[in-house]
Amino acid sequence: MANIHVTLPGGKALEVRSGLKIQELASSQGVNSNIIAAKVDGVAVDLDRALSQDCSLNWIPMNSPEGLDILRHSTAHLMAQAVQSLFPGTQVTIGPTIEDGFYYDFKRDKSFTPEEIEKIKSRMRDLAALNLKVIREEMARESAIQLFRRLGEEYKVAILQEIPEEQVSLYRQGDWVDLCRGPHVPSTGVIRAFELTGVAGAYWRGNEENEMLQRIYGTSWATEEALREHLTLLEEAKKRDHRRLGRELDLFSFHPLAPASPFFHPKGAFVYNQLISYMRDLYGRYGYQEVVTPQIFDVELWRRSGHYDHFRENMYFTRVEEREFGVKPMNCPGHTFIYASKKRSYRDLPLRYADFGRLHRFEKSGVTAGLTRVRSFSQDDAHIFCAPDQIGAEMASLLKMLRVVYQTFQFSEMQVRLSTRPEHFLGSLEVWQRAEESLAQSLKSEGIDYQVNPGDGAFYGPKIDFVVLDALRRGWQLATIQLDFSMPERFDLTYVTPAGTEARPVMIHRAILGSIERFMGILIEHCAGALPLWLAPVQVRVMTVTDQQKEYAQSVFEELGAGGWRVELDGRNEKLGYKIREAQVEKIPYAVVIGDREVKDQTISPRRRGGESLKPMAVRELVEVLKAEVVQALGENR
RNA sequence: GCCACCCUAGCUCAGUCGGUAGAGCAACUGAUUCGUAAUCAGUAGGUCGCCGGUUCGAAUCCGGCGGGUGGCUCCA
Repeated sequence: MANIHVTLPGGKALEVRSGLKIQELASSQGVNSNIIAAKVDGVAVDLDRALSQDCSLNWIPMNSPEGLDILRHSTAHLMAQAVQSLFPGTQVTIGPTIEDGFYYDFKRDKSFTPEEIEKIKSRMRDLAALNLKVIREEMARESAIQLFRRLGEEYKVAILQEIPEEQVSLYRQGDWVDLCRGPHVPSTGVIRAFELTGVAGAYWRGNEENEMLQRIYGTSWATEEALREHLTLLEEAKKRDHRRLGRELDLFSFHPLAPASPFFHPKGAFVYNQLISYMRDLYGRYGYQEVVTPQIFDVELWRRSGHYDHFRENMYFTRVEEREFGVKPMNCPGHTFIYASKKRSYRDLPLRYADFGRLHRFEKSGVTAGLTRVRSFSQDDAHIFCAPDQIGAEMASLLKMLRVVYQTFQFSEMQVRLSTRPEHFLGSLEVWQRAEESLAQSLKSEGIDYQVNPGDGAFYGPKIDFVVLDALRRGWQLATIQLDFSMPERFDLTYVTPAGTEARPVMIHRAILGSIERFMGILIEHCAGALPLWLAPVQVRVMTVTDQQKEYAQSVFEELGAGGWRVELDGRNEKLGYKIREAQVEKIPYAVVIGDREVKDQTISPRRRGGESLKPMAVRELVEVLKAEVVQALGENR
């Protein structure tokens, strides 16, 4: 038998007989038992694979990202095997891995009850305990189709019929078989630390028109400890869920009679308005002008803007005096009226109209969520009307502003997506190309990494979206920048060029925070409710040790208040520890303690939210500390 | 909108087999004058989401509706 040359990790070369299984090689090399697959010339394969030619070999340990991916995929198989053994007649469809876990979609008339999930889990444990060998098998596509047809697996047949390859691979464990590319763990025994985390309905192939399948979510880890850690992390994430914090910190609430529409309580409203005023300050420096526009327009406007055709499902309508009106879901059409209210010159451009107007969008009942998806909200919205050759400069300025904002809020992790021309589009290819290039160019020159989302642009122009993750790692779009050549056309907007001819301006739709509601929700989670000093509804709480210090505490309270600080006085007859705890739970940035010592020395003892006690100081010294903290956070903004 | 689950005091949650509801925290009252995350005692608080059905009797079983949660689809 011929020999082949295998290069091991670290460069060690080995001559072995052809046909040697990787598993055997591993044993002979004394590689630790923690590996669950290998890479041959960079391609992940099963340990059961036989080596047939010269190659380089790398091990995939269970605890590596690739190893975990394989483990999870195998866990999905284990689950499917358990499900089919418990519930004959249930068909398998697809079962991919996802971040930290996996799911498998089943076709079954009934959905899975919590009790059934328990049964599935314990059957999985039984099957794992049998340590069934996981065997790869290759066969012609046609034979596979016949096999799955015989098994009554219509979905697998459908999948197979769309696979281009003539040769497909199957994986068997015990009497169970699934179509799969692999690789997989060598045997079910290595699957130990898993949990089934949820059930949900999901449409076949993600299409609403298709039948609904039963999806089971799960997670799987290399060790019990890692699994527990993961589950603990999920629990922790729930604690920073903005819906919980919003109630606990008395920021906002909801009422069944106004579903998906937040009520901002005094403290929440303060934060809300503070966010707006932060943006207003920036507007002053970036050449924006704020406008105020109507809430309700004759549907004629929405017909002209295209919303009536493309956005009607998401709009609220009202009929009075035989006239139909639509409540605005966006500000843009209103802004075109201000633009068109007089003759515009190239000298006027760019015009930047900002609008914090309230928007209403009807969202289907199943899609709303806390502050992140609501039916009533406002945006830090603006529309920039400019000449086509001004797009580049506007984008640059916009991206700079965006960076300033996200730096202020310390959002460093976010995905940027450039969405390009969709299938159905307005305008010429040339204009689109230019627009897409200028967006890409702007991102590059600002040094912003981005992904291209081909075909995901708006029908009127390409866009850049900024997506951040919430506490439960769900993505939410905050900022959006869209180039629009269509609205100026529809509203017949023009400006007079230097040559005296009329030209069409371009509209840039943009929001940096996105919706104030969503931004606030994400921000609350981002800082776990501990809002930065400049945003905190209450910045300082002055508290007495006993009521002997009430008078002095009152004067400290007044002095801070007179200086414009948001301060509260806690002069209740409670122990200091109790007051400290309350301030801490309310996440107030500074607690100021006043006891006999402070009265005597005319000082105060501040304590930071994090637990750090500052040394006793004069009120004016604390003010310096506070000021420095605000400047640190906002730079020269304030 | 679709699938599943949940809804008991302001909040977090008990409530067994169907026999008309309970705790902790919060609130209120009183006592306590206290030094950096919870002082003690007492009082009050509920149309068990809403409507209907089954039953001698429903928080509990069944149906409908509303709201919420996790997904899917949508949105972007």
